[in-house]
Amino acid sequence: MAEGLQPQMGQSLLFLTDEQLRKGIEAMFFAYRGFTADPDRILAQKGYGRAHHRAIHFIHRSPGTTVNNLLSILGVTKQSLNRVLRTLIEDGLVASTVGTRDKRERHLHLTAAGAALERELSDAQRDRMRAAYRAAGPAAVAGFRQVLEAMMDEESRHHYEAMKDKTE
Amino acid sequence: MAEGLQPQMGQSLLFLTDEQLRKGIEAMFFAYRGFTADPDRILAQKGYGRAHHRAIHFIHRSPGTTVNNLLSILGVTKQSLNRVLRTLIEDGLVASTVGTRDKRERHLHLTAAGAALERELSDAQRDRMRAAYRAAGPAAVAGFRQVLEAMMDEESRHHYEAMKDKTE
DNA sequence: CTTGGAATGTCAACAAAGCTGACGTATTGT
DNA sequence: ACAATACGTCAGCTTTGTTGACATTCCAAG
Repeated sequence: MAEGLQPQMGQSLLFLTDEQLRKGIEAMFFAYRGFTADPDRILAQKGYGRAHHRAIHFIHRSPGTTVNNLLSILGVTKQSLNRVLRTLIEDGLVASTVGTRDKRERHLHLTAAGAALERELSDAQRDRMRAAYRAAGPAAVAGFRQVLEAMMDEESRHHYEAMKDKTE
Repeated sequence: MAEGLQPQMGQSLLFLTDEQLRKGIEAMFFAYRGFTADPDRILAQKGYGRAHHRAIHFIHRSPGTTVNNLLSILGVTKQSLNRVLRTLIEDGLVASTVGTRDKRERHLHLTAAGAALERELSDAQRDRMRAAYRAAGPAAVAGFRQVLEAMMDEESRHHYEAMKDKTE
């Protein structure tokens, strides 16, 4: 149906048809489910949810980060994050220490147990990612990252880039 | 740190390092937020949520689909879907008609109002997708789709492929 | 120095949307 | 006749988001 309707556009723009875009939208929907499926299973066993995973991931990524910083990365309200954080602290997976320079702040770290869970979750997620990357090949992976980066909000991209820099 | 640690692997496998995989994971997280941001804003104004969007999208995609089919595509329980579906039917966005061949089934269609909302939502989502596609280029888009497809669960891929076939 | 406002984090209560389990009804097919 | 299927619904629970109120801490203006 799309073919022939827009004869004025060159072959190079065919990837921008509504039909192609719709497929991309559905691919995002289905792929995101796969993306979260493995960690979700592990988390459910231990009585945690996706929100706990996100907190653990970014605390691992930025040890000593403050609640406020985590808030802006995760894009939720502090009350929502606090509930998750409280259970992680009670369960001994996360350590919260009063800031030295500014005593209002709390610095967050993973404990040994927290690091172990982080490892378990990210191993599972990476396994699937690795399989997908391997199946698609390096060129496809480069394109994958390019499109995802272009899809982010300005603020998300800012956080994403900032974390990229940490290890490059 | 990753450099030099695995000197036995060829240049071609560097994209499979844990660091590269972690970046891919974070890219998925941030990009998915952007992916849902625009429809979410529209939905919130009208008192709907993401669940309503998903139902509307797939009813639009497969007009006349049954509740059971929608259930297996969305991967939720019928109670959860029913809550959403009921409000959409009450609000006159979705029409539910008794099946002709099998009277137990209900065939779901968008009404004119439902189609209008679908258009509004998918226009917003497609705009962002189009901008990302245009910025990344056709080769990147092909890679993007390849990686996403490889990331899906078997069942999701099945649904995805089935819908792809409808217009190809 | 004090005091008032801004920033950080915590507690309480509520809403959206997922889940399980049980049950009723209509319809189909064996 | 009867078991299975498709759908709808009630009740109740969980996760994770929200807003509002409040305590603590810091800083800067008076």
